[in-house]
Amino acid sequence: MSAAARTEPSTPRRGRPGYDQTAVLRAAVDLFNRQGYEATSMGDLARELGFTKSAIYHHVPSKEHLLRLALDESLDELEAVVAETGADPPAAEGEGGCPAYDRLRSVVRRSVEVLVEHQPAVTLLLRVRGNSPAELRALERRRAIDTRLAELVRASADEGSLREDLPPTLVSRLLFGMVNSLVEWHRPGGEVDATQLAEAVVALAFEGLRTMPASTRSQG
Amino acid sequence: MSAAARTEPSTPRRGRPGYDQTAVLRAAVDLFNRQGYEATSMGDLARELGFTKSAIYHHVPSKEHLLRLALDESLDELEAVVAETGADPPAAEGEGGCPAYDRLRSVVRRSVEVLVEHQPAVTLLLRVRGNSPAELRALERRRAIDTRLAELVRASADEGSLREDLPPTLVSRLLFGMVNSLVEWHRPGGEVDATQLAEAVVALAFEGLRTMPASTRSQG
DNA sequence: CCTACCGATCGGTAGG
DNA sequence: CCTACCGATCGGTAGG
Repeated sequence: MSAAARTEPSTPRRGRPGYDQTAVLRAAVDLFNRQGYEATSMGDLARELGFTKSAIYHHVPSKEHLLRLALDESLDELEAVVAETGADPPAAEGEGGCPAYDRLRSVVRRSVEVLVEHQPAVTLLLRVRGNSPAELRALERRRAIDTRLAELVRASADEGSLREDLPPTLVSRLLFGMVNSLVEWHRPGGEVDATQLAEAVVALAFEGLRTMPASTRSQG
Repeated sequence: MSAAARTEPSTPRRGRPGYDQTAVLRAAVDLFNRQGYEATSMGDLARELGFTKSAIYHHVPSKEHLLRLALDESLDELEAVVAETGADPPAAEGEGGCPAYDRLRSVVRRSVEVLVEHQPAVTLLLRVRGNSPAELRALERRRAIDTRLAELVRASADEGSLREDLPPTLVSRLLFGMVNSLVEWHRPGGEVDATQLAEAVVALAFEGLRTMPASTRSQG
């Protein structure tokens, strides 16, 4: 995606076999998530990769660059979800698109899938505190996404599709707080199917966890 | 509570007026939450408090001790919730206590109240990665609490009070993931009433967010 | 509560 | 002269 990430197909002898920037990034994000970004030294990362600290700088210009790559990955994915499901203004309610309620369900479903498929990168994003320009930029992009999601919840409430006894802002925060909490326990490895997990989250969020009073079920 | 926390009433000239260990702890937890524990230096904390780095060590033996105090506070509170609402084995279903379903609702409600009232300490707890013995001990205590909560969810499901199309373990994780996400946005300052917020979370979790199909309402 | 420091380790880079 | 690394060490700063 970025210029630094490309590998030349014509020069396959670049770097130790099996170690390109992507491999370093994957190992780094893994360590950052296990220990925290600040608590992870480049020495830790070098040990994990099996070569020296200096060798890392052949593949990547800085520690912060690794963080930036991971944050961009997760933000690109999440922004795509918001865009494709029409949380964007263009697909306003009543226009060409579906009702806000259906779009909200789609956003939740797709968000879960992104969180599962990009779990390491998204985990890092959700823990960013704003300690550097890169982190501050990520926080801004994330805030923009959250705002779009909150607007979609509000639109659904205005339609009358959502319960009216709770403020939409609160509902939005709790809903996506539940979705985001996935990264705390979900581990990559095909244990659970992403689509199936997404269906479960949607069902729980929209219908609640108590026994169903014989009403409408989802189209699972 | 701990020996290090007591202040001698007979020596009022200890430290600068208005700055005891509790004040240092409060400022430290605040900074840890804003910047992350590892990213916060004792120098940062000194600047925040308005005196030198070394002066901090008059009030507290180490940076890690500040973390330990905060983690203990949050864990004590959360363990009390689990104990008082009978997620403990003693108050098994059908015995002297209420049904598991009611106890689960109480645990959720009380958890929200604890998260609101001890937000800084609980926030720190939820971000611990296990980078030191103190953090590992906290993770163990937290895991024990999570296990109790999962058992209570399972007991509710066994009663038939909860929907049966979702595994209790998943329900437990998502439910308390939503509850815990409160610390990400709730800021102390009386803006929202804790009891009111707890009712909202319980309602959303148990009844879902779509328009109610004219069924049972909570006793709000 | 400060000045003056310590052993150790940080992220990053030198020459070869 | 290059790529792909290594052993050693840089200037600064961490917790104490």
